[in-house]
Amino acid sequence: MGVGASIQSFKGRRQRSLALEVRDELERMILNGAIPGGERLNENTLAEQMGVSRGPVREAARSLEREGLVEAVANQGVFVRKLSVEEALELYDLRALIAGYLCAQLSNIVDSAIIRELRAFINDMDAAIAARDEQRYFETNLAFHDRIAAASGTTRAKTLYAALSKEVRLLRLRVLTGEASLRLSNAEHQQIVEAIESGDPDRAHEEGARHHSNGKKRLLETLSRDEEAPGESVVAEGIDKPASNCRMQRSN
Amino acid sequence: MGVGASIQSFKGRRQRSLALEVRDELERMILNGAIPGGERLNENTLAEQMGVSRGPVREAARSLEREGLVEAVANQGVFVRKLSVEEALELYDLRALIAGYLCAQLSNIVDSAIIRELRAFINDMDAAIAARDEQRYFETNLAFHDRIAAASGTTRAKTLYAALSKEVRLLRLRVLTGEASLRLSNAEHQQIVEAIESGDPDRAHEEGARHHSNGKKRLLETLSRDEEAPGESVVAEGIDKPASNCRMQRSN
DNA sequence: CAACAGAATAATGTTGACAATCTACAATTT
DNA sequence: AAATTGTAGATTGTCAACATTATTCTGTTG
Repeated sequence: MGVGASIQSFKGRRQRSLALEVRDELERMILNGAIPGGERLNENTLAEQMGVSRGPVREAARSLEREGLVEAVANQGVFVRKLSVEEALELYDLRALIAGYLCAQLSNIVDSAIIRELRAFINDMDAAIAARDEQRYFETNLAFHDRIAAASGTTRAKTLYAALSKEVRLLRLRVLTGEASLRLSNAEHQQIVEAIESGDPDRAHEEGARHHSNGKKRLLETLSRDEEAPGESVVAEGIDKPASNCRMQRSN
Repeated sequence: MGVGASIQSFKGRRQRSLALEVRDELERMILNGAIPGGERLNENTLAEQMGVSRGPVREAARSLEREGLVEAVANQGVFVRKLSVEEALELYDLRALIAGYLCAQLSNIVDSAIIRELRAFINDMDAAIAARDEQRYFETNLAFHDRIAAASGTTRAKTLYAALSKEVRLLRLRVLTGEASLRLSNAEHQQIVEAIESGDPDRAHEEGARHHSNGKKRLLETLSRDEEAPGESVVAEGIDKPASNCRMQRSN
């Protein structure tokens, strides 16, 4: 499936503008790693690939810029953001704060249906561990935290959490890996759900934040392990394209 | 090489695109209240007013959309966001979290120069209170918190704090008003600086967050006071234009 | 008079062309 | 050979025209 087809096929009666479609597609490509960090987004090439003109591409780029996924330089273009380790650690801190807030808010309005849903995710993640399916764990983990955010009754905190989670993925490191880490992580999920169920906002905040702080620790461990063996760094989920189908780097 | 780099970076920043120019201008107009909440941003009118074409205006709008200052509806236009009370309270919560983080980070790398600067702001605010100049207090207050953010050594938390602070202003309510409130607020500033100076991150976090939580309380008090006397609601700082010089509302 | 249909109007969505700027490479000079 | 300048190509910035969609107006009909 080509990039152009996916967007051009919607060109009939649509209520989502091309700029939005391009934005989503670009975001997907960036988070997938199809466009590596530091790479330039060539407006002409992308417009041609997606079968649209440069206008929507430029609008999409402005949108992504504010979201922190790309950086624009005047008269030079927009580049996929490259996270430094320090920036990534800061993002983990911020996400821990927001996650704590989300859990606390949810604990105030929690009902049994939500708890059941969250427990189902936890069971699914346990199953993924047993099946040694890390990709499935990864996706269910995302769904679990998204569900908490969606049910929290917040508006800005929810979108903020989503934005920070996307930004973190710029690091392109699979932090959650290995059966031991996965089991620990899911045990924390259990603690989070119990804290939310208890209806105690402080306890829910504590557990939600702690889980993400532990994530930061896991990141640090992964990084120090990579220091020792830089050759076999653990990369994130599958990359769609080799990205060299369009040469976007200006200099070598 | 050092000279060359500095020239190149200077050249890059020297030229700001029209889209950026328009973005800043629009943001100013929105935060000033020159374009009221709920109003539509008419691309043609704005482009004509600013002497540019619609392209840069649209790019600026996409930028503001991601910042939360406007909301876009497909085929209908972009509208200045109107904050509900619930959303505003959530923004105060989030800002308290981030502010606490900023203060904690700053406490880790604090030096005497920063402390002197912050104390100077506090003295200036005291002077503003004595002179009954609430506008000056308002501006210095912004500068005080911006200085903490800038000195904190963070990147994302800093921009996040700035974004949330702008978003809060969409409420168009002057919360800090009356000598008593101003004195209390500045006393909290003093506590914040002392906590930062102590080098204790937890204490700094606590004071920074508490100050903004109190801000939320002050907002609630202002709102309940407005409930009683809706006619004399306290509006924010001066509005530049009557905003009816460009009719942007579609229906009457 | 209310309700509805259709045209007129105005706004947004999109495009291709043009201008300004940057990058890369070759020619020239020292 | 190194540095510099000039030129050609590529890329971003901007614009004005066109297409599509939403709104408003108006006349008709029940």
